[in-house]
Amino acid sequence: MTINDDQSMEQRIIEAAERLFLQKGFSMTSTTEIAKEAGCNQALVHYYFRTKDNLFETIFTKKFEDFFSGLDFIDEPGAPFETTLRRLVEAQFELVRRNPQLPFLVINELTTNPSRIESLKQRVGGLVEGMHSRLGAMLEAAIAAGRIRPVGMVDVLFDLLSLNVAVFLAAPIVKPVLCLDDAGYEAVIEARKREIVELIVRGLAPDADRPGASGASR
Amino acid sequence: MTINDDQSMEQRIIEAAERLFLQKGFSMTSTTEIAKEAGCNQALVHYYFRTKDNLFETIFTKKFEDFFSGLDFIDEPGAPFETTLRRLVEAQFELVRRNPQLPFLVINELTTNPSRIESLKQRVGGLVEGMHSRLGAMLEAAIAAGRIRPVGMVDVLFDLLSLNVAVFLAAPIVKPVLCLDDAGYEAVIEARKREIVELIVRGLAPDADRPGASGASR
DNA sequence: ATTATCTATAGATCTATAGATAATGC
DNA sequence: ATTATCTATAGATCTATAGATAATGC
Repeated sequence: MTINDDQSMEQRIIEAAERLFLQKGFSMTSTTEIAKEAGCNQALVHYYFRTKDNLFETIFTKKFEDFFSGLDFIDEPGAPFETTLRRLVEAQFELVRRNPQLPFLVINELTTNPSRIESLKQRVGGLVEGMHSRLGAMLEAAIAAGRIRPVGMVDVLFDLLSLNVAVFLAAPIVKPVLCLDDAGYEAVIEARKREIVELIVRGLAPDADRPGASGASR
Repeated sequence: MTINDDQSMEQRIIEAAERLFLQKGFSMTSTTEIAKEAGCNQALVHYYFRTKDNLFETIFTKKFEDFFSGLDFIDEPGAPFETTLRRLVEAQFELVRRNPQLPFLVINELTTNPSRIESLKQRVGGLVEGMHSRLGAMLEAAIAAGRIRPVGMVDVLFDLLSLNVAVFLAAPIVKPVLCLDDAGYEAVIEARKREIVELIVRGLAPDADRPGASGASR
């Protein structure tokens, strides 16, 4: 009864590893450190997961799937398209906000160890496909109806994710440069959310002098 | 005369280290590897730079300064503001394009080792200040003249850098997912450049129904 | 008996330095 | 004589496993 026993040690190892991997990435985290954080012996980490790589892969794909299944692009038929787009951007922003360290981990790991992408592709490949077709259909319809300007799906995804992810990726740089504490950076995050929505909604709006244009038309 | 001798070994070590650090980050690169890539003995790396950290810091701050001094925000008095903005975004995009691996290194290093930011702040602090005030003045003027909508400087910087950096950060993820080779990804990069300019120019445009609005007015 | 946990350790790095040898500058 | 380069190695990790002991399930 030294530490809380309502969680299995295996679970505690997973959670400790998750924290550390998210903070520092794979290579900077040692199994010794994970064991210490979980409150057990280093050998136990290997007893449950055999290799550090196994443990990482388990956590990485789980986080990734969780995140991806949160990504969604749903057109609300009744509402004006600007509202739909606004909600969509906000929802994605909040999704990233709930996993603020994930972008760093993903970029870090896939840049330094490209082989990992294969196992990922197999597991989240399906999700990507589904999203792909739904967003594609939605975009096509919106463009045809003149509710947004003509733009490719890859570009829209890039626009959204670039803007939404960057605030969180940049935190370790911007916070000290602007001398902000956590609360101060929260304010920056809130401001970004508003600005990103604004930029996207205006930036994707159709030309004003085209038929069926100027947003709110259904 | 084994290998080309027109470069000092010290220089070759720096360049080898630069390549490797940019590819894999600090912790994943060993001095042994650097020596091998430079074509010398591992001890020589320490002879010239004493510690791996010294070598890294040398390279890191140099790259950072080079990059930052390239960042600039100049208003061309004669041209319509849309043109100025367009050129500005394109120039920044090309700057990142010339250093496509730098964003990864910066994020990776400052996230995992926050202490490094202090030495950076001292060295590039001045550049940041200068840029800050110039961009600030330019924005204020543009907003007052109704050439862009009211928006804070931090947000504009975030908008630009988020979009411009993301294409390069995402390369290791997007390339395999879309099954693209180098040439294929070059096409994506070019497309992004156009789309980013479009999104920014439209997204920062002032409201159409306000005095002095609709872009091209000087 | 099986499963969970620990101690101890082998083997592989990796950084940094000491000390030997080769090259260069005067 | 000084500077550049090498060989060799100490000391610190770190991962993974073997083997001992404790806890648990039947």
